[in-house]
Amino acid sequence: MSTIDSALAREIKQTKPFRSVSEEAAIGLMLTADVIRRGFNAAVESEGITLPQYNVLRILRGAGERGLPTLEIADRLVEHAPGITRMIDRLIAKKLAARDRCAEDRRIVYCAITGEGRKVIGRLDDPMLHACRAALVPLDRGEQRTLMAMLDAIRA
Amino acid sequence: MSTIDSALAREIKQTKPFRSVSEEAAIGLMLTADVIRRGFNAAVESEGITLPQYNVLRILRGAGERGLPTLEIADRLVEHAPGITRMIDRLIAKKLAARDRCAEDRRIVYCAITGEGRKVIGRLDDPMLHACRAALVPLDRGEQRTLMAMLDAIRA
DNA sequence: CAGATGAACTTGATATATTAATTATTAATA
DNA sequence: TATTAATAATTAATATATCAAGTTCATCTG
Repeated sequence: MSTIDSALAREIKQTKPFRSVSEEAAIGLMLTADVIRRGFNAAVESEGITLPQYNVLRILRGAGERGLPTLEIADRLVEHAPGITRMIDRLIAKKLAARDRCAEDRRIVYCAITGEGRKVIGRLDDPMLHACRAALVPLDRGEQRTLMAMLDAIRA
Repeated sequence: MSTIDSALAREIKQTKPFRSVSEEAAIGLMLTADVIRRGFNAAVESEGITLPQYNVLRILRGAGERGLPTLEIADRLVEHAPGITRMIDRLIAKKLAARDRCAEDRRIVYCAITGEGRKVIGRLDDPMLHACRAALVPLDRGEQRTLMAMLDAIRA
């Protein structure tokens, strides 16, 4: 039952053993997420955008023609508004997104994806799916479902 | 077997279903890691440091009296050198770390934790362990081991 | 032993994350 | 209706991540 000499402990060259299974699992979770993030980053950089930018574009693609208010995008990304404002700035600079102030309530600014933006993320659909599959190859379908259930439980 | 209406899909207000279990598991992994990261951040902020700063201090505490060369720290964090240099700058500004250029090979800079730094992370040992346990409460011990094994497999 | 090579950092520039403080508008209320 | 409160965004400030370039120093080669 000891966690003194786990694969993870060696991986991060830890001198002291983990004090509990929970600690090891929590750290393993973050390291694994980083590995997957790197794979995603590698996939999107071929189109000259970053992963957060890709995530924003995907949300905008899933929205209607008019797009979404800035804060609604922030909500869906579980992120803070200031970051979104500047990310949209950069997407606009690349002509991948556009802003449109709402006439009925002038506090609101709708952000929408452009045709060019649709093309860019369209070209990334397959590479991104492939990156997910490549990352999870070590687990069979049933294990992947078990993993998902456990992750859902942690977040619940 | 469909992933059309999973908890995750609702959680991120996704309009289209996931195209594969892998995609859903990979995204779930990153969201879950974020949840845990927030818990860790909340724990360390009571001592006025950030999570990356905490990680560096922990590595330095695990090293000998002399500390570690800058790049060795970067290696253990799976991080890039530039970030470490500047992070050490800030830890030194807070008097939690110190630098010492090696006399034998003047390219090398040893970074070490100070007494004050030891006190700070010492006060965080229990809160951090508690954060791990709180995050993983939904899973029993056996499930946590299963999760760890799957994460190890993905990173391998 | 002079010059090339490589190692160990450091610096600069851009993108992101996060908190706090501001601006512009709209809604509520005294 | 004149204020005040609440919304929706943006701006400012600090920390981090990452890539590219530059610096200092050690070592290897001819």
